Amino acid sequence: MAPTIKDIANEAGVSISTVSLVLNQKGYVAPQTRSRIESVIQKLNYRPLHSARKLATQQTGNFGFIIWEGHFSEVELFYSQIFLGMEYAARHNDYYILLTTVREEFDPKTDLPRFLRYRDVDGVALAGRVPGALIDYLDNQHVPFVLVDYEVPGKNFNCIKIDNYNGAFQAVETLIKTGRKHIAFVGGSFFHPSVKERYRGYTEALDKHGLKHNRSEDYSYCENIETSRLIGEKGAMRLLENHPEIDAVFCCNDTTALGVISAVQRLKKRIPEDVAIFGFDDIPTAEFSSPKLSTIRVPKLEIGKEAYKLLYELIQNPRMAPQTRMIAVETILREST
Amino acid sequence: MAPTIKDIANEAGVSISTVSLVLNQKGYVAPQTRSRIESVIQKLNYRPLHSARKLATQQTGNFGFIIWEGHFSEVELFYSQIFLGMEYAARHNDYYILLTTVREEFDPKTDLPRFLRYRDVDGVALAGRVPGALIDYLDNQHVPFVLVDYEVPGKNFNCIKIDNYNGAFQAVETLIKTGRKHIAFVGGSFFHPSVKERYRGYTEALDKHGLKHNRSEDYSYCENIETSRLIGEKGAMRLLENHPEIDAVFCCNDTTALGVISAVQRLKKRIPEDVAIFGFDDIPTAEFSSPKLSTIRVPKLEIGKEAYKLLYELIQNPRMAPQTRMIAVETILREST
DNA sequence: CTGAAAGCGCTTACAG
DNA sequence: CTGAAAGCGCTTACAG
Repeated sequence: MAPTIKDIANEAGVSISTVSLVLNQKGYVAPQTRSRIESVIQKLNYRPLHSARKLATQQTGNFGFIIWEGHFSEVELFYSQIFLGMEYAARHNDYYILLTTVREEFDPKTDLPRFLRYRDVDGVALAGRVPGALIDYLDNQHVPFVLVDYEVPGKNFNCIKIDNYNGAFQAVETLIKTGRKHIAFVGGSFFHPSVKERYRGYTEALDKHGLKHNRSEDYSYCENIETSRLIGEKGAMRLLENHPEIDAVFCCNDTTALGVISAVQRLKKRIPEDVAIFGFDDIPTAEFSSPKLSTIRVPKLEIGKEAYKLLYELIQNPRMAPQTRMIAVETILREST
Repeated sequence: MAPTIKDIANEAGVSISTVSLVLNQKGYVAPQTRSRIESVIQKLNYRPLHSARKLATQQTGNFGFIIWEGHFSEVELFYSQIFLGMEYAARHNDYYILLTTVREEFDPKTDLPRFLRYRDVDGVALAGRVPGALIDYLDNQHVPFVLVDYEVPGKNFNCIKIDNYNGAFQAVETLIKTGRKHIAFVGGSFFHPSVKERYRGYTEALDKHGLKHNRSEDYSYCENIETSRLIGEKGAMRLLENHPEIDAVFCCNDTTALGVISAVQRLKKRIPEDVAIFGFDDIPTAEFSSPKLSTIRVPKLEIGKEAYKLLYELIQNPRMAPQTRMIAVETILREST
């Protein structure tokens, strides 16, 4: 059997209270007592039992990580890297991150993740677009939560945001500076605020550089569904066939951009000579496509870490005002521009 | 504050023992008492507190899921789907699956996942190739564990295996039946037993159909590193340039096959007219490549579920003899053959 | 600076 | 069929 705090106390000739104090670095313990206890802990390789500690402190030591099923199973990995970032951060304070998925048609009565049903988390990170009913539930039940790469218009929730606007702006400006005059946009679901912001960055960069004519609706292709390669292909086909003068495409993300690449290749246009292509996210595949994709790097691990930190601060200080943290992005130039 | 078992007992006019009995469906409780208690539970929306229950039962209610960092961050998703399968299964008995990664250079002294350090799991699933030192540790410490898509030669551990041999055999036989006479093999790391088995299926199918001449070393390309598109590209280039008669390539997995596709296309050969290509795994991308990839489907979710079930049985019955469960695969014909 | 005691919210023999 | 009591392994005021 694994040793308990009692074994340590006996072996060190002190009470369990004192052992607990050194374990938690609280109160004052005489230096020699402390070091004696510490060496016994070492010797017996003692670790406090999580569930006992949790029961006593009335904390769970867990954070939930909830993601829409479709996002988790996506072909390209993005949110799983964000999870990994949280997991890395959690290692340092021995928190556990419980990852689970929810379906699109979410009903709190029947679909509540079990760690919420059993109030088995101290807080929750919501990755990407999640059901509104879930957010409402957390809000009503006063479960601390942070939205990651998502937001609810008009609501002031804790969130970690990607600097979509500036990223898009930079990307388009880069295209303009290399002489592109006819820059199109291909995108997916406007349900997702990120896509909206990226579109805004696109249009404002055009405005700034006097390329207003690019802003005609003819230069944009969007479908109100989850982004995919297919949208990229269809969009590029449509745009380039109707407007052969287009010499660059800014895509709402890399997945879409990969679709655009295949379409452009099928149309026998050269990349980047005839058409430059810019993505967003820097998913791993972006580096392996041919040509390799220029894109805006979103630091996924860092986002996860930041989500963890915010959540942790939140439970230390429950009355903290909701805040938004913006994560900076970085331009990555490869072969497609 | 959330209600406790005491609140339920008071409200129902019984002792907490009785409430506990109905909660756990144990012993005999008079039907009317039971239903009274149940309705109070309903009414107060009571949920037993995990950590209290865990402390009392001396179980953790957690399983660990350990995967090599590189596998988790792989471009193509495979193991994360296996995780999802476990998570699905775990929902039904309120187990939690704690996902974490380990580095290649693993040292139990310093790199032990925290849930092992704190003995905070009842068992562990190891996905794919994991450090030998980790397996040894679990074995020595008598932590119940199951290997998923991995095995240790000469050791009789619990494992969930994919039927690699038969899958490969079927794939190659399919190629032969459609008239292919010169079938090459492209593969990666032989460290992984799965690759070995797939290779064996390949050679034995050739033997059975009297295509022994295919078995010359000239028809195989392998590198002892993690599989990747790059290996596929290099392999296909090498093989097809030296042996223009090759009319089919069986790849050790889809990732490799995607590389083979680009190489074949670069060589201006038609798929499947000139060269048929067969993959293995059925990763999501296989369906989106062009041409779409024929492959052997590995049921990832089912593997995860089976891993969960085996682990669960293991902790119910700790003296169970180690066993191997083989998961059947399925041939998926698409455009590349 | 340290210990005795109560308490966290459950489960589980054991009586009756 | 039900309840009183002990116990799981910790933490945390409170005395001293």
